[in-house]
Amino acid sequence: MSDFDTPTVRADSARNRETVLAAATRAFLSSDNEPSMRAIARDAGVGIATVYRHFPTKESLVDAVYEDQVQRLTIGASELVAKLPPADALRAWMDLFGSWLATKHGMTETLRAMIDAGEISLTHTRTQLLDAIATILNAGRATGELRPDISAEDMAASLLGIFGVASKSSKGAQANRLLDLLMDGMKVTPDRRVDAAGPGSHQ
Amino acid sequence: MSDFDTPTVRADSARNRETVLAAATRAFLSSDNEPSMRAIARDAGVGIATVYRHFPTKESLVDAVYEDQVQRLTIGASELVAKLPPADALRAWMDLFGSWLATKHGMTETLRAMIDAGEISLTHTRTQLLDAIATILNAGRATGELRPDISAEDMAASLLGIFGVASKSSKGAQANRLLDLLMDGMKVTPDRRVDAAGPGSHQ
DNA sequence: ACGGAAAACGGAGCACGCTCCGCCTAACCT
DNA sequence: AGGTTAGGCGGAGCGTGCTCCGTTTTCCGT
Repeated sequence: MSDFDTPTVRADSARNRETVLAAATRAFLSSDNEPSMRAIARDAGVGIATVYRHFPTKESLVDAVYEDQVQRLTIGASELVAKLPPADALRAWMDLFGSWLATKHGMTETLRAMIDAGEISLTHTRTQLLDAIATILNAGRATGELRPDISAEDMAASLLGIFGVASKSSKGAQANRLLDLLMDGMKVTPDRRVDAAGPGSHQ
Repeated sequence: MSDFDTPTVRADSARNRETVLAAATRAFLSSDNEPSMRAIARDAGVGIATVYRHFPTKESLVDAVYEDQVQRLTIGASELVAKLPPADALRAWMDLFGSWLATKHGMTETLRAMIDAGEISLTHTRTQLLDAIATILNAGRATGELRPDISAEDMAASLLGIFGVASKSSKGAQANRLLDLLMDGMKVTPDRRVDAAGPGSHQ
């Protein structure tokens, strides 16, 4: 309750920030090729400088949109787990994750650049994503529906791998097949019990 | 001796190509930050379009300069091996390689981009470079001065690693230490014999 | 309620890589 | 030697990410 509670955030500033973020999200989602900062500014109805004031580089804009979307995915995980059996929730969330990634190839180029250009605040979003997955995985462990030896990291890696390979331009069918395969592996069925120390027939 | 011998290469074209290449080399060598294509064109005394006609992208220009320089390095290796003991020749060539790389950080950014942007005609220059190293390494094997179990690929990887880490802005001392360390490992001395099947105390 | 300061605004402008196009010149052919 | 033509030439111009700066808006103290 100190003075720091009101660092004098001007109303127009906050409003514009949100407007730009919304426009950017829209632009990234609907674009075939990467939208320019000018296009986003025009779409938001603000000047280019305003965009840059709130997001000093294009990468930071992409990052902000990305993080925002990740947060929505996190909420989605909670909702799915609340109303579906864990296995179904996981499969549904995979689609959520996939369509999110797929419709978002408008920024993959910049994202790619950010990733191997070194550090990206990916650590944070990554944590959120892993938490979302863990939420579903833990529910599955509790009911015994899902094998307990696969971590959220494993899951995330598998999904990124699958969509990285199979999401290029209308390979949705392949992605679905791979996701089903992954789900098959995740399910604990009567004829296949999975515990910490398995029979070890291989590996 | 068919018509193909004279594909009608215009004199001005060939002349300009060389002029641009020379100007580009000069620019890359002496620049702190990457020179622009315009700057290179101005420096060469030609129009920007002429630069682009001979080198359709900046990357291709960088590649051309790079390859040209690599060829000079190759020649340098032969010369060193002809007049120095293999170990000294190797160490001297390392410096050659290093100063070449160091003075050339005017293009490292573009090079980096080319490398992880996928394919680069690096294969060719790479081969030449490896041949140059192999020349020295083979001489060392013949005299027994250098351990025979390190390939040219190993050597190249080590050097690139060292200069990649230690060549950033006046870390010459560190680079030298690492190079000496590498050389120490390469030398076959009385107290340390190296052959195909070593004592295997570790690994 | 209002006036002034502080901060956000818009857009002109910069340098970049790269392209398009009208002129010009080098190389062939009689 | 002179004419014709293919091709090279220069530079204006496009779209990009990003910055500078004069103008406008919001907020706070009176």
